[in-house]
Amino acid sequence: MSENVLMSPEEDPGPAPLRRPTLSQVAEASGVSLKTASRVLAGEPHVRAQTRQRVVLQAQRLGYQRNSAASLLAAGRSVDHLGVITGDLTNPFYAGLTQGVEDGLREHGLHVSVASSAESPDSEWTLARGLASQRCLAVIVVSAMEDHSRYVQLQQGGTPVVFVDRRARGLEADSVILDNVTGGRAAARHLLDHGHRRIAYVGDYDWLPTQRDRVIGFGEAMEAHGVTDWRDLVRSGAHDTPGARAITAELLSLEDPPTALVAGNNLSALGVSLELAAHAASRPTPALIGFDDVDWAGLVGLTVIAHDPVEMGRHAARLAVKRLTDRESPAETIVLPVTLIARGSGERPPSSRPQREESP
Amino acid sequence: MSENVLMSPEEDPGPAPLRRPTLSQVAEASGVSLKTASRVLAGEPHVRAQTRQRVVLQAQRLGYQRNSAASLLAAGRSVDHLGVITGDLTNPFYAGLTQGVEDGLREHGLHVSVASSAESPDSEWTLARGLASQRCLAVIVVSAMEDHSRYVQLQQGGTPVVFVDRRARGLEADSVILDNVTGGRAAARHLLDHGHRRIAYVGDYDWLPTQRDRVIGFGEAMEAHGVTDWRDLVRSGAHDTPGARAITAELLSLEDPPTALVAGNNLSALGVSLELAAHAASRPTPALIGFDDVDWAGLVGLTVIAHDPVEMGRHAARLAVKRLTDRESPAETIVLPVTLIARGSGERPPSSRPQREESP
DNA sequence: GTGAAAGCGCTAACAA
DNA sequence: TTGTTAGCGCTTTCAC
Repeated sequence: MSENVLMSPEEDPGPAPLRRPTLSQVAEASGVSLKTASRVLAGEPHVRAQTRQRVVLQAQRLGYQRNSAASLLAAGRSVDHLGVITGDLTNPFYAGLTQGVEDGLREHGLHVSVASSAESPDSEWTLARGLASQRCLAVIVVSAMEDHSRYVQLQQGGTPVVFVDRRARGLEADSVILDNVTGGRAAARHLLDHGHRRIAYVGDYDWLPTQRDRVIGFGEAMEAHGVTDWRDLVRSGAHDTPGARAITAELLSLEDPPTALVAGNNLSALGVSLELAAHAASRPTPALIGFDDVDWAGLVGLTVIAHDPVEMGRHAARLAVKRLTDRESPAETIVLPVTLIARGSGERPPSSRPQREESP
Repeated sequence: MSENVLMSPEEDPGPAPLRRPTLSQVAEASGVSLKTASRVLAGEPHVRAQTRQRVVLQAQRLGYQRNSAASLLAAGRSVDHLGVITGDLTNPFYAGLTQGVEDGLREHGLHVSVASSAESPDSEWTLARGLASQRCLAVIVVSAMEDHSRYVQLQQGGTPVVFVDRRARGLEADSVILDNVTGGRAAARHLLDHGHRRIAYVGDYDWLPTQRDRVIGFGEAMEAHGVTDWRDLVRSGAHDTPGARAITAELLSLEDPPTALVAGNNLSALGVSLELAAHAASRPTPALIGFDDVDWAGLVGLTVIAHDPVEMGRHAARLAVKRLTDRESPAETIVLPVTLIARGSGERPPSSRPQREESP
């Protein structure tokens, strides 16, 4: 494990191991006792202005930085961070989740340390271990792994793990997930009810449990309505906007293209929308239902399967905090509801004409 | 300062001060030495499986949690977090910024601890002090204060502060900001070039330097084109979508309404767009330029003054890291460029007809 | 594979 | 207002 700071690689550490200056060095340099220096640099009162100034000056000169670990230890407090691992805060879903965790932790005086895995199981594991190894009381993770049995290592080391959005598999651990099956079913039903039969599903990565569950619900509803060849129009791998766009283009170019689409997540909803907009001039616009209530949904009239990422984060925080004091009770799984919000795009009938009347 | 954890308020601490179990207690309970327990719970090798199991069991039974502060201290490492204070991660701009900071810090083995001020100077200060008082090596803040002289306290305590998006005022400190004046000027010019004269500015809070600078640039361009009454159409206070919507409605109801609008930030761009869409049926759609390159801009053809929040975060991280080793050099201010991206909404001429031909 | 001793750098009590 | 003395709970030698 590397010293966490800051010697440029080209610069030789030199003879002196270049330890950071300590409080006692500052104290010595300023000709005061350790305690006085401590008082000054901890912002405590009861120090003569003159003395204070002298200490501040020396601290600056030496480039002093408080060793927070020592400070916390001596003060009898513990580190008060929980780690949150998501794909990338650039995705509003993850950002909302993280905000929710922070909200939920604040009342307990706990803080959140963020880390992005970029959906790589390897980075995720590195981050999780790094967070757990010291630094964090618990880890909350949107996992990119299919199996979570390795996480038992963290649990054994005394670090509780809470899985969000994607439930724990191969491990006894708390989870907060969405009711994805119901969501998929609701989307399909809604479109079926509006007369569609050829409904495509533009899905996320195949290995994602969220993706799988949504497709399961989707399929159930299709079968229930007597549509048996629904699998032909199910696609996966669209985790981002360009990916979804490409898949949509492929679907629209089919001989018998879908009259409706379901987008598997927030980013793919944008990709599908973009592609539909590009095609709007030349053909009837298919109906569309997205997952996640994106902020622009109201603007373009996007019907969505909505849920509340912030709320999800709050739940995760709650579970994590609970687990901090109670390691015994069995793992809990919270399933959050989803709601269909109709805004127009999901109510277009199969024969729908393009939005803009530019067709011949 | 409160013990940071977790006795439900109703539960009496009881006679025993209820200190968390320590490693030596676990060791004793499992009949091994302190060191062996340490090895097990730190995941080190060289422990017989049987012994390991015994320790893990006792740790679980006692509800042991590692004291990370002690662990870090003994290992000679320091806490490796920088604090990032923004308004709220729910705002994609702040989320992007935070992601950028994380990116920039990763290569240094540093981590980010997030905190949301909800744009309240009081919360911000509480958070900043909490972060700095121990826990964090430096603080990166999108400040909701007009004056930052209080932050000198953190600096003196050895915690560098970097200001992002809103530059340090009343304090010598590093800052990363956008070229807001140029941005405002570019927006106005672009609209003027497309024949507009009555251009409204739907701005953020009045006290925000970003807001002020954007309006300054905006005004300069207007004056340069001989429009002197531009102030009549400048509004402020639209920090969120509903606020922007209300202001837009007010502007559109004017006797001589604007033929073009500039939205002061990402959220207000959405608000303005929503209101324009609602009015599209009844009157010509004004031109619109937004600040911030929102993800849905491509979908609705929104012309924007773009910049890169992630990049901004990276710069902030760089400055903070630099300041960790070099407290001496003068404060630095990085001004990041903005770019106008034309997508249609900003190129509508003053006489533009509504998008959807539903008018009588 | 396991253990004993010696601190890590700081703050809390107390004393002066 | 300032200084002295003990640790905080853990990891690190180095011995066994």
